[in-house]
Amino acid sequence: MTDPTESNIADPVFQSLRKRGHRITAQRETILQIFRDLPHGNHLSAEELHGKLVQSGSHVSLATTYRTLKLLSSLGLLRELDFAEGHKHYELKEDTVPHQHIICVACNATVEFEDHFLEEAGQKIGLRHNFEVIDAQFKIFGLCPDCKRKARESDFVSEQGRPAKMRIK
Amino acid sequence: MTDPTESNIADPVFQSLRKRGHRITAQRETILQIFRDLPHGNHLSAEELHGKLVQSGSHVSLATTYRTLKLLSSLGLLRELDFAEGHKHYELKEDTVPHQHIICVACNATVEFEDHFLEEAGQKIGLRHNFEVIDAQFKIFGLCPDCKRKARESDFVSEQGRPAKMRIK
DNA sequence: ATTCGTGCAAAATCTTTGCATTCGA
DNA sequence: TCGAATGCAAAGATTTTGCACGAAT
Repeated sequence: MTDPTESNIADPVFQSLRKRGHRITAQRETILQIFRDLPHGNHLSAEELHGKLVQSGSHVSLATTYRTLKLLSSLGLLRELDFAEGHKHYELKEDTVPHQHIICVACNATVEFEDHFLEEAGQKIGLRHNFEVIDAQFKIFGLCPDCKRKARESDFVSEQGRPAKMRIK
Repeated sequence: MTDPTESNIADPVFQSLRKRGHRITAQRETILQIFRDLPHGNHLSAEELHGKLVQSGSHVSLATTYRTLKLLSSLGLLRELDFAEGHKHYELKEDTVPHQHIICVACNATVEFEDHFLEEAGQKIGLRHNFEVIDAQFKIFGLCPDCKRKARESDFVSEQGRPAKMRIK
């Protein structure tokens, strides 16, 4: 990151940055690297990313973390995911197969599933309304197998009209 | 609201509340009424709802507004929408035709479109993964016709730089 | 040499919560 | 009556921003 190697010149993400007049900084390189090292299908919140940055010895401030996530998202390099948890998650768009998410509203676990049909549907519907489509996201909210079971175990009470001890979230 | 008429007994929303042991309060009645008076297809954020409450002369605190939105959502009476704007929106589920949203990332305008196919797809995909599906949301993010035009006219250079009069969001 | 990007801390948003009081069932 | 619901204000959580300094081009 203090040594901008040749590879950076060809890197598609850095090319996108340069094309719009943005600079290649050590912080941006590090952040990009973390996303690329992420196991396939993972996504990070700003806090999680910042945690990994600190952990890896890189001194990237939280403010820069947020600024970089916003920048890369606005350039279409990151996909901004909102699982209704109060904060956003981000995943690298490059090399990703079109996929969508199922989210457990009780434990926040997420499951991915591939689907190019939905991807295409998003494009078509958007065009039909004269939008320039940036991203289409299909989210299925529900209870994962585990939480579904737990909910049933402690649910017999509420049938009687007693207060729901186990509120979702 | 100080006079629980017969209609309340039959009201499906109040029935849901009672069934779970929750009480029918003036605040909850008022909030429900505001949602019902809303033009079809509209949705409100917590702040917007609270504004309408104050405006209508009802003294419902912001805290109660938030608590009620959360409660009604957890009971499946409201649909919680997240347009990645930093806050959530809510719409009444009753009497609504399955529909999804297109969101302009520049001006936050939203357009609805009906689609039962996506609704069914959500159910099917969820079941396939053993989830108990609560809601399926398809969101298309992009630029609305207006913002698409504006963006082209002033093809600005930098997003974070000074002259970025027109920041996406 | 510019001027963009960063770090820091303060501020702005949005949402939740503790506690005393009020009110519905 | 008795516990749930409310209001208020304080606290939390997340994200943004002003400013001075350091770095990329």
